[in-house]
Amino acid sequence: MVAGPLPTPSGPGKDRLRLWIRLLRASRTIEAELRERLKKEFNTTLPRFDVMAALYRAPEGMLMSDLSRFLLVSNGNVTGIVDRLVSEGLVARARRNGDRRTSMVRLTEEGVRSFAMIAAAHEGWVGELLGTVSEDEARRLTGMLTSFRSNWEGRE
Amino acid sequence: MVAGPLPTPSGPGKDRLRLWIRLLRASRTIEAELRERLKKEFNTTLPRFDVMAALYRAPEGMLMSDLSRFLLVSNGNVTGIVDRLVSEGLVARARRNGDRRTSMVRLTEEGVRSFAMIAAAHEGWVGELLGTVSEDEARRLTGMLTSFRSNWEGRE
DNA sequence: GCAATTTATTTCAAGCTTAAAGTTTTATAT
DNA sequence: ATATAAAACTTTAAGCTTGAAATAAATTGC
Repeated sequence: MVAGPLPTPSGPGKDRLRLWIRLLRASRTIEAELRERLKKEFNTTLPRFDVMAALYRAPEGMLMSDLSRFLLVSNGNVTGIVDRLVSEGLVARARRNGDRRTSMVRLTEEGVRSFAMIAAAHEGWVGELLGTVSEDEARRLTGMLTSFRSNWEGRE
Repeated sequence: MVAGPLPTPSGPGKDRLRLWIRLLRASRTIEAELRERLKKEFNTTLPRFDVMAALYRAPEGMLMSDLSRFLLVSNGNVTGIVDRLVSEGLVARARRNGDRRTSMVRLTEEGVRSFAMIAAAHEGWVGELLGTVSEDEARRLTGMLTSFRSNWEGRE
């Protein structure tokens, strides 16, 4: 996956493989840095941040299955992360009258406050880490990634 | 991190944040698909594949520290993955005379055979998954990611 | 109404991941 | 020589991750 620098592959179809390797290395590098800063500065983790970010933009709450679909992770995974956030008082599960299998998960007031602070720092870090990419280039790259993604999402 | 579709952020500096989110979602989507296929088709995992890919291009072997630096993961992590690969007979540790703290890690013959097969399938999958990106576009995107990375790597 | 199926979620086992602490070996500085 | 420090790994504890199995509630088909 994270194959790298040395013997650059060549031949038909290698361009996409090289793109994938670069994509993966770039995101892993940035991800590692963000993870480290989240830990050091806020004593939290990337998965917790991801869940809180999703909930922050859904004040009415989300179902567990919404969360796992949105975050591209398994549902069992979300259960554990939400459990921990609940035990820390940042997230609450609210049983629903209509369907007793499900519960709405949302940020607590403390969760909202906490996330707002972390998100501000996070945005600054991303700006810093991607600082060598011009705003214009960022928009173009984003466009390329978006069109790629839209062709991809919901296939299978 | 994997924030998404709904309320698109706007304002200064948001372009880089949006780029990061797209980058992350793209790599996670592809990664998830590759992981699943590695499991189903070859009963292996992405981390094992990564380690074997690194070793495949270093026939003389690599130190554990080389591996962890190259793969962007912690050294304790590599220990576990290599342990499992060794127990499966795909990788061998060779103690060195010079420095008895270290050992050269390399693929066994079976490891080489096994990896060659998996790698061929893997390259095809990546070509398929990135199929909507033209070869030309792939090269341009790669270039942008590379220049970004070179500015980043070896900082700190 | 009631069995069978589907849906939403949790639990579980195995493996991945990190940071921190521990071990062993080598290098450095008296 | 000998303490001290540095380097290369491994171990450990806690948390993340998946896929599969289990549970429970709602829906569907008779």
